[in-house]
Amino acid sequence: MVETVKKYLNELIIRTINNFSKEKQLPRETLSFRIEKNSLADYGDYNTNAAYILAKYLKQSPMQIAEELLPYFEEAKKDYDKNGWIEAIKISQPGFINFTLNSQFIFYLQSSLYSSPSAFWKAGFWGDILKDIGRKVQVEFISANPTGELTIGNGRGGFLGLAIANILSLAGSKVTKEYYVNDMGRQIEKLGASILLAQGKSLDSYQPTIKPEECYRGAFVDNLAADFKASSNETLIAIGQRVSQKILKNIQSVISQKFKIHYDKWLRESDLVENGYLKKTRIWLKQSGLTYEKDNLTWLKTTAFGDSEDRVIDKPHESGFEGAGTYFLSDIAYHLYKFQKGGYDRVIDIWGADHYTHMQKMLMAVRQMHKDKIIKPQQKFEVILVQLVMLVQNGEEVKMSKRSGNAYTIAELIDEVGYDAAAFYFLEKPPNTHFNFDIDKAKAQSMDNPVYYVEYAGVRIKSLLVKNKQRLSKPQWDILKEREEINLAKKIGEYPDVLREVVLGLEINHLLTYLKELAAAYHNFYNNCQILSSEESLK
RNA sequence: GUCCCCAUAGCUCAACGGAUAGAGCAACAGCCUUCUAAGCUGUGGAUGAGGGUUCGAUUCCUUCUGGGGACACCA
Repeated sequence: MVETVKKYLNELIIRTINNFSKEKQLPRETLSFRIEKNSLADYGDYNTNAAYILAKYLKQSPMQIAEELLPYFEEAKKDYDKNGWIEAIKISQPGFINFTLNSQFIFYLQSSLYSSPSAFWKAGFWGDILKDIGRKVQVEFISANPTGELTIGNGRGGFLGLAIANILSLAGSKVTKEYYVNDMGRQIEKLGASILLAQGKSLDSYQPTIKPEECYRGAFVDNLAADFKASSNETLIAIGQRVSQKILKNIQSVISQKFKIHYDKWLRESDLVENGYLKKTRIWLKQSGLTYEKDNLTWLKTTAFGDSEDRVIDKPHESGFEGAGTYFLSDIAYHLYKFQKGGYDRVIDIWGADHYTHMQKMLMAVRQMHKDKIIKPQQKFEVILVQLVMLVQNGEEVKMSKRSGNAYTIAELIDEVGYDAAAFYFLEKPPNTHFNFDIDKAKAQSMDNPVYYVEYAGVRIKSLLVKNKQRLSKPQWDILKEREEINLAKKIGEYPDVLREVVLGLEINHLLTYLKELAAAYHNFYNNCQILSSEESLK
């Protein structure tokens, strides 16, 4: 079965090179040539750099190799390409081999997609992909602390995590979406203290380890404080936990209502105490000989892995902190839990770029898990860091700070610019780039936002479908003649390859780029070709 | 100070080491008697600076300049 253009060409190239190598008595080696879509139509539709790869090996010029290769291509084509889907194979300076496709091929690809979509996705196209992308995958994203509202920054990780989870499950992985809730520790105590401060109370009687100037401020905290009554003898932690539960409910409703994300699992840090994983992790690390005591603290020898300093994982157990350990320790426990209990063969975490050092430490920890064979070798761990988003308003940067409480929330943003526009805007850029989110432009729904360009194409298609009540049961691909029609068809023909590459590389922004190109091809086509008035070419 | 990310058109962003660096917006010139103007067609406009590797560099290495971020017994 032929699923994608590149796969089809790939087979032809392999056959050609094999024949070539045999006659030239070259050792059989797998060559990592590429197949690329051509940027300029003059050269044909696709190209390969196979001649360059061979040239390096044979120490001849690529152009010379390409010329030598050409008869082998023609020979292989006779045998392989019986339908004549490859119209022409040509060489161009300085050594590219170009393929021009017969439109029939594109039509064939589409009709196989069109006539039986589910079979198309399940067939060989995805079948061999699962071992690369993981059968059982966990994507953990957002995981913001329940001490404030979700910010614009969470928007980037949120939409990216959702898109990655969706696309992996489309490709056949069993995907679990998870949110990790930090419901213990100093952040929670800080929240409790903040509430009391907002109520104008003194912290003196609580003996807090938090200074007032570290506490959260602003309307958000004031609102929570307004209808909160601390009972006597309630600790700061207890107050914080009670308030954080309320905040978590709020976060959950934003996530389901605004983000439209349905998490499979919400795991709390305190769950790791209850299920014993924190304890288990302590024991494991101690047995590994990677810990030592100093200054009344327990340290992990991360310097053994190249870290600049060892890290604290445990501190004296203060009241209210029993079993908590540091964030590093509980996160190691969490990941051990993911791999052992969850049994995932791929864990993807999406974190803000401020977690860079934490990421390095966690990679070390998982490496040690592999080394000690407490998780399986095939269980993989990866982190995608998303760079922070800079919020711009009135041409100026808006500082986003949870503590001062003037953060623009993601819920407000989604309401203002619309769900699709927000998702598009975030996903359009690769995660490791910095970008400015200009509130004014997004609010004004100006044409700076390419989502309208793409959506308008969708609107046009829809309106045609509504107006054209009669649907053809079977599309007739072979009657397209106009340049715009064929361009559009070829663009559609790229889709399986694009999707495959996005699935493998998790580069969601490439999918968005493709969408923009597809929309352009459609607008172009729509503008030039009458559809409803033509009888046969209904589509 | 150490480490990470980034630098491309007036603006926001693309470009798995490949050919003439692409889109959208903005500017300019055209196209609404049509399923169609949230669109189409055309024009002008760019790789921060210097070295290196390569047949070939926006992409890899290196130095510099300029932005952002991280360097906790917070998460």
